[in-house]
Amino acid sequence: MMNKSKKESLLQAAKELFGECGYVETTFKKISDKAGVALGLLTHHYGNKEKLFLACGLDVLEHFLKRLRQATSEADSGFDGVMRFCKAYLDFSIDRDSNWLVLVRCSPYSDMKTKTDRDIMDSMFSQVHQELERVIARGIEDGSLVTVDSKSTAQVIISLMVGANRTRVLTPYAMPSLYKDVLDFVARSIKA
Amino acid sequence: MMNKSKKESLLQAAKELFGECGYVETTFKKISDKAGVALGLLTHHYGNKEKLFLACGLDVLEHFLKRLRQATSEADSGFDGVMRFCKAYLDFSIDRDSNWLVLVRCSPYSDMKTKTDRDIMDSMFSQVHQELERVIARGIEDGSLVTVDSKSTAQVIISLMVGANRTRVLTPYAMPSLYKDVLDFVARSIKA
Amino acid sequence: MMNKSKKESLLQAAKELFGECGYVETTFKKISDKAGVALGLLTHHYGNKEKLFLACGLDVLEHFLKRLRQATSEADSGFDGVMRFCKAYLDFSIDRDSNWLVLVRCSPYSDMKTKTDRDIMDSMFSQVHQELERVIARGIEDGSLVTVDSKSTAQVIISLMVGANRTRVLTPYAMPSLYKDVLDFVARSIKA
Amino acid sequence: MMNKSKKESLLQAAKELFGECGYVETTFKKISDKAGVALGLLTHHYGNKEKLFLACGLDVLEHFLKRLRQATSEADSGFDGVMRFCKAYLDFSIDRDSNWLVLVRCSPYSDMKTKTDRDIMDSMFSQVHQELERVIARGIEDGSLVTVDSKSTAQVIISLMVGANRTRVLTPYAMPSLYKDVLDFVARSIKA
DNA sequence: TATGAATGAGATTTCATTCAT
DNA sequence: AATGAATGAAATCTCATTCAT
Repeated sequence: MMNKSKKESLLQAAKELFGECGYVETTFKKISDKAGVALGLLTHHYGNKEKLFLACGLDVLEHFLKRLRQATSEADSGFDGVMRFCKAYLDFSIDRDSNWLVLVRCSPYSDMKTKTDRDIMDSMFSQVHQELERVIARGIEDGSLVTVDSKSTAQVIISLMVGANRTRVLTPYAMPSLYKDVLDFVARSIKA
Repeated sequence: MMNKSKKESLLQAAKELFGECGYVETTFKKISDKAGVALGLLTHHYGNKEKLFLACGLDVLEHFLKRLRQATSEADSGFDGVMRFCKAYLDFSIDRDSNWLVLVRCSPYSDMKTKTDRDIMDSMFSQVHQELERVIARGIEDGSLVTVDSKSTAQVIISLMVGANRTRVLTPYAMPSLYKDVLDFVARSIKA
Repeated sequence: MMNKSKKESLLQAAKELFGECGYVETTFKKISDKAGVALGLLTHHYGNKEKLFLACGLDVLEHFLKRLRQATSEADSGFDGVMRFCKAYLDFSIDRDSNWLVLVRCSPYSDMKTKTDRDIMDSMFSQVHQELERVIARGIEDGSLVTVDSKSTAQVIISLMVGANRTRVLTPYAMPSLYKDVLDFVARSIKA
Repeated sequence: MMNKSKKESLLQAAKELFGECGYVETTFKKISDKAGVALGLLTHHYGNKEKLFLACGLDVLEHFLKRLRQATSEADSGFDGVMRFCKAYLDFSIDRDSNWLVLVRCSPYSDMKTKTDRDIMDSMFSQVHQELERVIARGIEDGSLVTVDSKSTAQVIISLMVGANRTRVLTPYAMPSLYKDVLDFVARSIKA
């Protein structure tokens, strides 16, 4: 059983801190202290703060995509796939171990100004859309969904996921039933 | 014909810069340069950066609320009111003169860390929710809407507004039909 | 009698330190300590280290040019003008109060890598050449000099000034008679 | 056919980089990258950066001296020797393969601050002077030169070489005929 | 000999805020 | 109300050098 490498410690500490404190409030010192490594190792391994931030976001996104794909793979109809997708999305966002907040702050929907190769994040994130488009297309084919454009409907549903998630994890006034209500809202709108 | 006062110039410049560049990238120097006034006037009039940021956000929010209220007041049914609310929300967000982006970065849905009296913004923003709850309640009463809980449905719909808006103004991949699709999506889900 | 302003103190301290320690070894801290002002005032007034360096060099260059022009203006022949020019050049370089070394490190003949608007320094320095070209041209006309091309001869003589000066102020082995020998060398080469 | 040893690759890369970028801008990483060897080999073989810099300079100086000595050895008079010396000096400085710039930045005439055993460089460089003194002495003896002090005249002529060379390789405004003009200037000044 | 991860002191630069005028 | 010089804490990033492998 190997210990985590210092590079990995750094990434883990960064994910937690970027998520909790945001980009600006997270400093090199905080990260290296938390990871228990030297300050300079950060640039040695990751180049600069922005690149580390991106690495954190992509790491979370990778796990996120895995979870979404697993969820849709278990669906027995297009409609079921959409619902599983939405549930998996929302569940992942409140999983304590997922470091979801980093992705919130780093995703294309964030209001942060990044000079970062935002393109990389954009193109990776588009896979989330593709996954949903796929199940919507299936649902239209198998008759479990109303007839809509799959691409634009995916964009609407993901917009709702984004907004609901932000309501829950960022605002102080989300109702306990929010995620359930959201699923009902989606179901009513697209069920055949 | 009075010229704008220096205090007002400052607020206007700040709204534009906070919106365009974000909180961190917007500096006192940039603001005072753009406004064409002395640096020191900023703290003199607004206390500190956070307070100015809040003032910008509240200023936009005020106009936003006015627009929403006018929209709902013209409705001839609850359902119509909801649709008018949503349309007004989305229209305002792409109005060139509304300085919407400041509010995006300052609202409870922002991923920024603020020490600011976030409470003030939260409580002001809750009026947006109340406005929507009101028309939903009316729609349930007048039979134009499905029977749902007005408070939680308002939260879902506003979540969708938030997400759709972010898709449009922050990401590079929003489809041209997004706002229209969103309205259709809402209508399908709640129309009686 | 006003005291020197903080901006002026900064420039004076910088001239001394850049001259004595070189660009790299001169730090913001050393400069602000020596000038007795706050660290941040440096960028406030001069933008950045490079610009301050340039300001130092140009300040010395300005005094240098004044001295050269005065020297040539007193000449009673072209040949005399050239000799006065050379003497003034060399004298200025060992004047304790001239902060000559900054200019050595900042001039077009320096081996430092500068991103600085080197162009500004180059074009200012070309005035030194022009001044010498003028007296050479006069000497050819009045018959006190051999017939040569004034522009290229100026370049040769200034090359000799540059080299002799570096020998004197940078190397440990300059002979005491160097400057005198240089003047003799020039006289032999160009006297009619 | 042996390949260059890693130690030699390192020296070659260092000569090019120190010459092109200067001492400060040249980093261990750049050197090891360019040489295609491990970072740690640098200190392993050369101790530290300063020592490597000196090694580079001395390597170039060695070739330089060889060239100068060959040039003077072919002279058929003292005057001819001086002219050959000067020509060889200037030619070497624009030989693409000589890595001359390292020596410019490392020589006693450089404006860099070095903690390096500057003494070593100084004493090696004095051999350049000695070589010129020798031919000047010969020229006085054989009557091909004016009667001057050989040591101090050597210093003047080398000053001119230094300055002319810097004009050519460091400034943007050297005239094409500069090196030729310099040789003429010297000839006029010392020919018997 | 060879590698490159690891260290941490130190440099430059930014900028909100203060304050004398 | 208005100005902008002045402050200094804090952040990011660099890089020679060390050292375990």
